[in-house]
Amino acid sequence: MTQPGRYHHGDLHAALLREAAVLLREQGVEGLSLRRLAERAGVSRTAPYHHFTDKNALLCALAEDGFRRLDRLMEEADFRADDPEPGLRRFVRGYLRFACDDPEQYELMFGRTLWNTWRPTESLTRVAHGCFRRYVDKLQADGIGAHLPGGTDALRVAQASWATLHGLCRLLLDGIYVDRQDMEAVSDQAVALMLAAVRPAQ
Amino acid sequence: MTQPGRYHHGDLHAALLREAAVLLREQGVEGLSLRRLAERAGVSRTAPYHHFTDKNALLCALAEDGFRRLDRLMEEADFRADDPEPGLRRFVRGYLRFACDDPEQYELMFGRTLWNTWRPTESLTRVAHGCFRRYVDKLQADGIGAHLPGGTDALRVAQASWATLHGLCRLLLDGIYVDRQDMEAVSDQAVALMLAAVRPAQ
DNA sequence: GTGCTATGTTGACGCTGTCAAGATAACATC
DNA sequence: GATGTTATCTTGACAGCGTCAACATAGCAC
Repeated sequence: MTQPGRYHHGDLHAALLREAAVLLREQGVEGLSLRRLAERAGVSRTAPYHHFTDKNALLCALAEDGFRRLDRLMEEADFRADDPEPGLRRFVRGYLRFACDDPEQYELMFGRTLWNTWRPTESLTRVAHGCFRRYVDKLQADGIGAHLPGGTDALRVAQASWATLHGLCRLLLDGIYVDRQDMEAVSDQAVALMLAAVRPAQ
Repeated sequence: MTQPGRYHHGDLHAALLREAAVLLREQGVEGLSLRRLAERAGVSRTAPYHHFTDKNALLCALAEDGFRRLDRLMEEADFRADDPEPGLRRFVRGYLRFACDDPEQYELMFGRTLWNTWRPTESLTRVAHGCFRRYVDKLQADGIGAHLPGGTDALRVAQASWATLHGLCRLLLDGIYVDRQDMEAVSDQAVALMLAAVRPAQ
């Protein structure tokens, strides 16, 4: 594929996504232009429009890939009922590693750009919500739900704890109030926070 | 000021900031262009460059205003040592209201755009950090620090709890995993989470 | 009044996303 | 094998953007 002399690229769709992921990682979403992308793929400016209706559509596809990877992380999570701490700790570390490994993709996945300024694809919405639902289910199925103080909804715990995790990543990645070297310590603190909500009187 | 016939605007600096705040609120940072800003102020495209070195500088000034308002909220916070719950609850509500009142400004304040893609002004950094420092001090001075379980640093609690709050706002504003109508409930859940960290065995 | 400085102007450049119209290749059907 | 349809890729064009350079005007100090 990608032979220089050919009129048809062969697999431009995949090539664009691949190249876009690289560009996103290296330069951020600000540096990701369709024109540059096309140039890198050795194709004219408007060729991408035959594979993605929009720049928005392409970004959504990128974010969707991210959520699929995150979903795999969710699958591996294991919050055992008798002692959820080690599993939770592992999960938190994994989540932070995921975010820190490719900050620009994480930003794209959860940023305002896609979800508010532009419109998320139906497909993206489905995958992203599925990812969260799996988290809620995991929390409940693994028995944490049973340990919750009376009247506490597992959904609420999921939302609040995800918020903690998410906020931690944002502050960390943007370097606002949490330094990279504090990561370990703050991560432990977050785990403690989440655990406290799950077993309030242990 | 702003008389149509005058060559000199009179107070363009302030007018630009004022107009920018409106535009940011209504259209988001994507809709905030220097050219449109200038047009709204009744002035030519490049006039703003005599008052702000950059678009970045203008955005930083906007964010700085936001942090100054947030700092005032911090001042009013009152985490009394004997029972921190009502004060904390009030603070959380206030924070959420602040973020929801002008989501675009909140995004600008804490978003990747300013802190990573571009460079934050020294002035912005100072104000933003001061805001957080006040939070840490409040936590400590109001006596919560004394209640912390042994070895827990007030700074860590501040970071983790701010992360919770911040993540909550992001999820809420972007409408990803938290709906607007869940706000109340999730906010309470967050308060419980934070309280659990402060008095683990009550 | 003279000159300096702050402020505002037009012109231009390269970049962007996106549409319209035309060219080319692949593929299905006769 | 010829023909027509469709997918893919092309160039040309447009409006918008941030920003630099060069120039115009006003205000203010001397």
